Amino acid sequence: MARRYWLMKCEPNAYSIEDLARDGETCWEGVRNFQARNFMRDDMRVGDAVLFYASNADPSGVSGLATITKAGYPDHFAWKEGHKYFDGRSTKAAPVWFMVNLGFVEAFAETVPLSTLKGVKGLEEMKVVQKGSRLSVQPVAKTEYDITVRLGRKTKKAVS
DNA sequence: GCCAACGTTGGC
DNA sequence: GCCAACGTTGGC
Repeated sequence: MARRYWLMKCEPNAYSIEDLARDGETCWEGVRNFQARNFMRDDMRVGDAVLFYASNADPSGVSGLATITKAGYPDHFAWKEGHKYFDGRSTKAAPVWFMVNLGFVEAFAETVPLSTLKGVKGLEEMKVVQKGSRLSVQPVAKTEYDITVRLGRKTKKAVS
């Protein structure tokens, strides 16, 4: 299976690309949406490339790159009673929720804002630019990934 | 902080 | 299995 490409959202107050740069690797717990779960559980493979997206940010947009370092496995936070991510429907015998691990790859010097992505040729079909797109884990086409990476590195060059 | 868009739940 | 109500996401 060829390498796949993804976009994963997170609010920077919760976890940012800088946090990932510091940690090197993190587990992506707390996804409680079935579509997003299915992607993590069924389709993500070690080595897949990830656009790290900062939501509810100023500006919101792609802030860097990551890679999958561990494929889908049960989200054990769902089993922790009293935990924010606890969900009694999920058991060790039949886990409902899954997570992956993300490894740090690169932080863009500046976030590529959503408003920029919306105006770029070739990204018209990208899920994140569609109106009302709330899915926190989305597949991304290779061409969309490549275009976004180029935009992110352009900002880096402009700064240096 | 507002609110539109969406996913999920639950009554029937 | 429909659909209204509700809660959440996330841009602005």
